[in-house]
Amino acid sequence: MSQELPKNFDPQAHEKAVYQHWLERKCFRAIPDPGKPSYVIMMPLPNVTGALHMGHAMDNVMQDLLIRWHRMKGDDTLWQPGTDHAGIATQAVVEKRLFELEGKTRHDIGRAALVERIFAWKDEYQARIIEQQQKMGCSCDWDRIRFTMDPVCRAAVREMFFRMFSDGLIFRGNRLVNWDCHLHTAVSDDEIEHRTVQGHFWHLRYPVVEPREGEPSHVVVATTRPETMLGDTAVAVHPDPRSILGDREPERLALLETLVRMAREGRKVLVPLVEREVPLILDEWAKPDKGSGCVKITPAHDPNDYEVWQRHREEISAINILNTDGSLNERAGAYAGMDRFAARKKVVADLETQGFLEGIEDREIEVGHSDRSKTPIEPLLSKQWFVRMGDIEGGVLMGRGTAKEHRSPGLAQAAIDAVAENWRSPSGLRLRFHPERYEQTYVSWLREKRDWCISRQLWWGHRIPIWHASAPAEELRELLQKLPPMEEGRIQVLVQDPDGRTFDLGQAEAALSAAQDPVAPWEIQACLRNEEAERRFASSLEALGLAQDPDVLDTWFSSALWPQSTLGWPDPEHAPIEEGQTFLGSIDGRPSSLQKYYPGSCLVTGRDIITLWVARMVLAGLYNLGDLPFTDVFIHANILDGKGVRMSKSKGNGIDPLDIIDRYGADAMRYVLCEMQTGLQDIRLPVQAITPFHEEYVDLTKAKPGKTLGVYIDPKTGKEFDVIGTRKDLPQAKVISDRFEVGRNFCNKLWNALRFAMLNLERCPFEPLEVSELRAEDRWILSRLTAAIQGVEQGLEDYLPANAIQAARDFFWGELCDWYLELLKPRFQKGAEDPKAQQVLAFVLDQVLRLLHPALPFITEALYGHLGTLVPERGIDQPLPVGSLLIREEWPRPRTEWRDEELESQVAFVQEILRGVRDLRARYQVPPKKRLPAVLNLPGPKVALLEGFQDWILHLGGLSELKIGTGLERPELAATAVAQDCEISLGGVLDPVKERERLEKQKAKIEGHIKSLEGKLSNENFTSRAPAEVVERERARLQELKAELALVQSNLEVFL
RNA sequence: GGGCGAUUAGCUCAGUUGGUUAGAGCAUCUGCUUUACACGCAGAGGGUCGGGGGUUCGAAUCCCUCAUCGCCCA
Repeated sequence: MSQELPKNFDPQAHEKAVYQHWLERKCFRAIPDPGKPSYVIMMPLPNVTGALHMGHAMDNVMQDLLIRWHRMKGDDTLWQPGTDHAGIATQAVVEKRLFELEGKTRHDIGRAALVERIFAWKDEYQARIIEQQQKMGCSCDWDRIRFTMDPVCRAAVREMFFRMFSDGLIFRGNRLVNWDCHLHTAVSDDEIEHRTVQGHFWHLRYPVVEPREGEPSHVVVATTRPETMLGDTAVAVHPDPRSILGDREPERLALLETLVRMAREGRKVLVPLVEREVPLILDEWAKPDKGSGCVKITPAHDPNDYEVWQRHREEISAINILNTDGSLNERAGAYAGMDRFAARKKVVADLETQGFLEGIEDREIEVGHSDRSKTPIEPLLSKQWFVRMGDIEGGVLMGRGTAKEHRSPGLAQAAIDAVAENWRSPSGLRLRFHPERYEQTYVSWLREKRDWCISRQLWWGHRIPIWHASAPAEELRELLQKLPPMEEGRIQVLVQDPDGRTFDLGQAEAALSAAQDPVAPWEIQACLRNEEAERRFASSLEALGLAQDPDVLDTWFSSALWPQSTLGWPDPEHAPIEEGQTFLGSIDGRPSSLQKYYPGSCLVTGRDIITLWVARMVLAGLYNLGDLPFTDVFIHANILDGKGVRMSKSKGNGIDPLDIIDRYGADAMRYVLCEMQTGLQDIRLPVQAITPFHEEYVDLTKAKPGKTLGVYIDPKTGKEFDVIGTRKDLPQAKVISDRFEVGRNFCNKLWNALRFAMLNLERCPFEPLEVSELRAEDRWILSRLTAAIQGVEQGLEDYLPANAIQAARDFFWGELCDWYLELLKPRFQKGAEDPKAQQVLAFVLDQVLRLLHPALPFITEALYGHLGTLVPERGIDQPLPVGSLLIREEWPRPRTEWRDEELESQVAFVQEILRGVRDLRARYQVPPKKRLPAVLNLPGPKVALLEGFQDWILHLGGLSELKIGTGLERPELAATAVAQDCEISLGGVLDPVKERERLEKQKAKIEGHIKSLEGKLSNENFTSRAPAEVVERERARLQELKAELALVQSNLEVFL
């Protein structure tokens, strides 16, 4: 015995060393190889707000699975790791902590100091995230790790901004945005969660100014946010109420038609409290059948009203009554300075005392809340930067300056086209989602083509590279004269008129001269292309009174660039890298990283990120490089907690994968994550906590939550404990889940299969074997291995890891361990030298380790080392190329010529017979060691078949002797069972009562089956309409069952 | 309000284009220190596929409808 493995697999004993070994040998490194096809996965960059949870573990494991598989298939693989600065989220946690610990706000410490603190936070969490990923076994190329704010990414952000600005795709506009009053920033539509809350519907009375005879004295409007009435600039009524109401409600119709007439006459109503006269206008937003039929219009604070304003720019204006902190501004008159919610109460009270309140109705309302601050969002009119998503005249030039240059109607349309059946990128690629249904989510969102608000009023992020100033036309004209001489391609200057139209420098002069209004502000905007341009021009711009925009870009603007910025775009040759990092340019005839790894292959992520990120990466890639960033989008399931709530950093219900790894091992966790990945959308993961207080587990779905996120109350002691590691002041609890036991058990089984081999594979040199000359069980296991390889491959190709792991498990456990290893035992007995058996076993195990490696990298790598030491040369007909590290080995190839379906069905028959024997033994409680005589009676032609499997049946059935034939006499006191047309008689165990019971049961079962089949076959509709082969199959089946029944019947007669 | 998904054994999930009496793992029960593995072996029991309706010779599978749960969008 050369090497004996410990009895149980201990993950802790191997994981660290194995990973270290891979790192030292640079196994994860991507060096562009022009001779190999590339396979590229861009990691969905985790944000540095906090540590990873099981949802991220799923994401990372799926990527590692694919990347290891492709690496073994011989592809030139790149898995690009990195982290995201996550503007709002990260700034918010750091600000929150600053306030909690020091009682300070960001304004107290200033921009530079805040950014410094956020960097410190980022460093801490980035390190933690990398540690987590490495412990999971992630094989990404760490030498290329990037952060969205590092110099390479920064350069890409500026370049895309400059290009889009120059192409008129980025503009500054006065738009209604979703304002987070707590964080003082605009947030995108995607960063809002809608909650249903109990609210009210207030009905307000607005007096008609100088009502005439037959006219109402007032109109009634309703609102859920009464304080917004201070910003009302109109009351709208539907232009044609009859078209909606018809002949219903004649009174209402009469009133509305009166109002329509009044609106046409330019009549006004009075907004109470602020005493403002506003026009009655006609707009279809007012629904004649809802409420009073009239609506108040507050363009600056409601998206629908904003649209109304856009349609009535000549008649009405917009009044902003909010400050950025959510208090009311001077336009709110007496309510200025009050918080919006306080103002709401006061407005309602004042309206009531002054008789303007018609009534209050309770109702459920949907309120948008900021994802980040959890406070209600206020629609607010403000100046923001946007990316134009819709189609533009003349289209957009995609991939400017590349060989893939082409035109697309607009950015959103380009991304929509990418999934169209017939669309191909210039290099022949098309985008596909897996599962396919997610394509819908992607397309339906893009189809709205809503402009993308990219400015954020934050300090953490990429500063907007625009210097601007505003001045009346004449003044601006003078300023333009003083601009420094512009160098083409380094600076782009645009002029925007008071209505938002933009002009380049060539057109500006004429436009300015034609300006009508001498005081209305025009704006000059200068975009500096890169940091060098900034050094050269910023100070002279500033001397002229231009100032850099204080805002930063939406995080998704930089993450949209991830598949290109990380490869050095726009200039891989000069991309700055850090010490020890991989050079991104071309070298020694090798292509640059950008040339080699763009377009990439697969993006692996959750469905919530499809609109936020996938769509934007696609359009950014098409715009800058004229091609897709990836061809496949693999959407995996989200992990929910035990209550069905998605795990997230901000909800504090995330489980640290390291807890699971500590307890069950990384491979066990990975096994179960793969098994869970069935194409489903959500996975519930009930977990229990090991409390620090006692031995019992606490079910977190039932435990009461504590005061802060991730804290629970121990039901036994009433004390708080923390499960996510953010409360250093509380005792920590580790989290476990019995769902991972399956994975641990599997690893242990694998370990022991190799352990068994270790005990039996000494001195086993390679000899070329002729498969046809091998014993039946050897040919059978090779045939099944072939099927298993195909099954695993298919599962991976279909993005169904659960199918892949199932195929591997069924083969390894259900066939190799349960049958083949058992059959080998007699062949490995002392004195029974069987080198062929050894060679087949070593080969099959080798293949199993390879097949399982992408899913279970640590244990397979460790075992591969052991196997290699013991049997350095492995193969059947020819030696396999064998190296020292499994991670770099060749992926198994199915040898279809080894597949023998006839043999497989024979074995299936033998297995059925053996199950019959074992069933009898179990029912009669025959001790395993007691050997019994058996007789198998079956039709002549099959006798020879079974004779070839005599050894199997003898050994696996625990038999002392075996007779196979037709019409053989049964042994004394024989119990019988029937498998197909084979009668099994087991000697020396008979118990007539039990025996009869058992046979009766089997008889009933067969009869039931026969009855249903006969019914079916006597139905003419079936025999005439069903396909002939189906009918034929049913007929044959009926014959078999009848024969089986006859056998059972004849056995039963003995007891009657 | 619109879209997507789920509802199958006590639990977690499979179930290919409708075609044998619906499968797996875990859990349960019975028996086992069988020449790796009790994180194991052998065997057994257990579901009529959320409700209702329809199409079909035939429905877990297709259609309609209702219910419950989750997510996304408005």
